[in-house]
Amino acid sequence: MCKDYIRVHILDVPYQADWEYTYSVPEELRQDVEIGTAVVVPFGKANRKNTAIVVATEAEEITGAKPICSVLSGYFKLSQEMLELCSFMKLHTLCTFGEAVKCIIPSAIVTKTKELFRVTGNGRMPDGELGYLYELIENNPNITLEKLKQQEPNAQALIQRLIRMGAVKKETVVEEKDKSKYETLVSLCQDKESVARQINGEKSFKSKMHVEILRLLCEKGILSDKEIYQELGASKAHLDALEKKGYIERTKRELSRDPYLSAKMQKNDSPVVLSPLQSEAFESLKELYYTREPRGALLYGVTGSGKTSVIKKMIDEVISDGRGVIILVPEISLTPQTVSTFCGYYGDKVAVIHSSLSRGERFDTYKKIFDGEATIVIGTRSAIFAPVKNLGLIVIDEEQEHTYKSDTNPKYLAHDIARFRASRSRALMLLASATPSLNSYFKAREGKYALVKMMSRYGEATLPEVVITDMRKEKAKGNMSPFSDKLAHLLDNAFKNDKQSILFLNRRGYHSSISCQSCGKAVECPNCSVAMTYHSYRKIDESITSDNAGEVMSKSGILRCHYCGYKSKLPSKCNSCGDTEFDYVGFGTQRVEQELDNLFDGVSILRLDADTTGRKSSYEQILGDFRDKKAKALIGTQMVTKGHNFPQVTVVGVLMADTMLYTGDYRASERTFSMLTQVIGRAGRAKDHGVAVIQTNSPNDQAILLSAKQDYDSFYENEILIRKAYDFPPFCDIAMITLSATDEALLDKAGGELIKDLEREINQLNTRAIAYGPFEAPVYKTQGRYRKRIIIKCKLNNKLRALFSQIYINYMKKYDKVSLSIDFNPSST
DNA sequence: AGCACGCCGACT
DNA sequence: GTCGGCGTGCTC
Repeated sequence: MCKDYIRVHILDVPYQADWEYTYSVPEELRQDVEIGTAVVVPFGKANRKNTAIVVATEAEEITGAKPICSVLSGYFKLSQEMLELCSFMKLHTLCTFGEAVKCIIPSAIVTKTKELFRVTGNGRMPDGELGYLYELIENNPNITLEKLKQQEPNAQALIQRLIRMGAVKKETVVEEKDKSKYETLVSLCQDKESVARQINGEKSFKSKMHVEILRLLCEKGILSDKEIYQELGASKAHLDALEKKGYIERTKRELSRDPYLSAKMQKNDSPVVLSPLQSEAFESLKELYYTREPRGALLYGVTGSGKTSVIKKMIDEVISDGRGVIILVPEISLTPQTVSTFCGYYGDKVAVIHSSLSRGERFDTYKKIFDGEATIVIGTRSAIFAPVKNLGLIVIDEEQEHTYKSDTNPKYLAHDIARFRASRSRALMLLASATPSLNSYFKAREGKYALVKMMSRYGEATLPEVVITDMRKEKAKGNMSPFSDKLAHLLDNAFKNDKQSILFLNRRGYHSSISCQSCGKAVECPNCSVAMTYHSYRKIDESITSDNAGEVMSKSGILRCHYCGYKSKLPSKCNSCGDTEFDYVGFGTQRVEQELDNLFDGVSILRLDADTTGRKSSYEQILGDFRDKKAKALIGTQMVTKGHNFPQVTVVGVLMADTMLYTGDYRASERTFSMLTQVIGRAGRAKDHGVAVIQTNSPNDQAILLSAKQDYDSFYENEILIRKAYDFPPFCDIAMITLSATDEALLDKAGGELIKDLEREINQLNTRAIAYGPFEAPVYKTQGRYRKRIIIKCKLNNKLRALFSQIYINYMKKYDKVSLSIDFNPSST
């Protein structure tokens, strides 16, 4: 119920026009309008119909307020908490209210408005192209502008003319879709015994199929129509006939599409048993939870300490307390066993959310959670918005992973949304990691989060031996292969003893790049300012050695840009100096596969990277094959480092530990440390003594040395001092403004102006903030667009946010050819 | 974003 | 004179 005026946020408005609008409500609609409901409103000069969300049910009367058109019902009502979350996101990520709403409710629910055209029958009949269009509209009452454009490329302009003439009018239709899926259930409507007697000869049936169907129904009781069609080869006509004769009845039932049904079938409800150390951690968390205050906790447990068991026990506790749980994982496809563990353990109460759900699946899942059927939600970043009832616990597993930061609008960090929701629901936010992000650990040390440590390993898990090899020395010795002598020796041993090994490097392809022998210039992508990567598509059995690689490979294979996907053949001569000889530098996963094959004649190898996992589910298949010992070696990029457990793996090799160190990001050390710690952990799961080999050109780097000792605390102490000295997060925030345009000169002009504006405004605000730039983005040119950046180090507050918001609006208006994006604390710089 | 208004150049 | 280009400004 609402008063005569309401305040709304319109969903599809650009940022410059995104604020609360006042509308009047006709008497007869007032009882349907509540806070959080969706309404259709006329907007703009043309009174285009737009969906809007009611944010206040009373407002001051204003002159010229338009009346709302209608009220949308369904799963559209946003709670007060969710409305506030939208405003929070608008403020903190500079997105529109509508963009925030779309994070919270699946797009399948958001009703679409469609523009249709009708002939008015007024005025004279148009002729020529106008007449053709007029006829199209007259004969196709449901035709959209897109369809008209297919028939007549100039439709947009022509229709404008028809409308001005008064021959055609525009009509807006709101589609309210029921996205639920139904199945038809078939059951007998006479009693079973009587039907059984009839089909057994008491009555003669003309159709054999009818008898079959009735027999099946007698046996199974109730079946879906699909099952009958499948089982007996029957058709709809058979069922129609039987229904008409009064034997069966058909009922519709809502179907829940559940992609994780199979995991839930493998039930595993053996209770969680905790070690003394785990119990201690659990008791601390339990105590925090029962304060029933909004709390944040960091569960910091070394690899192998059994954090998952503690988390499971916590979830049990919260569920038995009658509240709901959200569990975030970095990436569903990288953690299939985590997901199936939870599904198996909690069965139907679990809903799984991730990015590759179809629209329908997303809707079903949302509904299941909204209705309170699912009380445990497990999923990636976006699952933080799940409409869980009475939320009691939010778990962010592997909380340091960069996947928790969204890189498209709204550019939120899951932790921030989690904190907001935890504070509104008086829930516990639990961050878990073996290598917490510096930000989170800093907050824990400051006392903003409770710190729960698990410092010793559970069961027989031991730390592997770690060997660091200096690749500069290997090179000096004349070893040009990707493997140091030490690693080659260890691999040989492992293969001979029928053990497995994992090799990790973070570059796919063959060589990383090729460069001109005389001038040294790398072959670059014409669209992007990056070196292209060499990919070989030849069969592995052809013998390529380090010596003849150049000759053999120039005959086949291609260069590929990893940013835009541009492909090209190997050039015959250098673009800048014309020399025809090229050097092949670095190595990628493909080259390593090749070299390994040469070195250990015919050893079985699996490769896991973006090239081999292109097809859906091939990722799990490759890992499954490796687990089943179908190969002795697994070569891969980042993907192999995530929490998989391969008990047969005794050797783990990190081929180029430096590549992450020199990315120019202030978190390079943090990431290298975290990545190495995870990889080394892979070797420590074995009962046999495991060895991890780290190959590097910087064997004295602190991140590398400390990860070898799995010494997070020392790493933290070192790194936090550096952050403080150079004023980086967590001691400040970073705002990154990216400008891009196809016109380089225009980009320079906008960038120069923007930095001056920023400096002037910052001065007036009298807050601590420094703007740097504009400078070229790490990849200056992608897909024909140039990109420049401005970085502002500051302590974010609402005044500064307002400033950024204003700048954003001003520059979007002023330079419509330059696109602008602002990212607070971006995940990569 | 759309869509208006409004003020200049090339046409019936 | 008018049709139509796209610069500027507003959206309850």
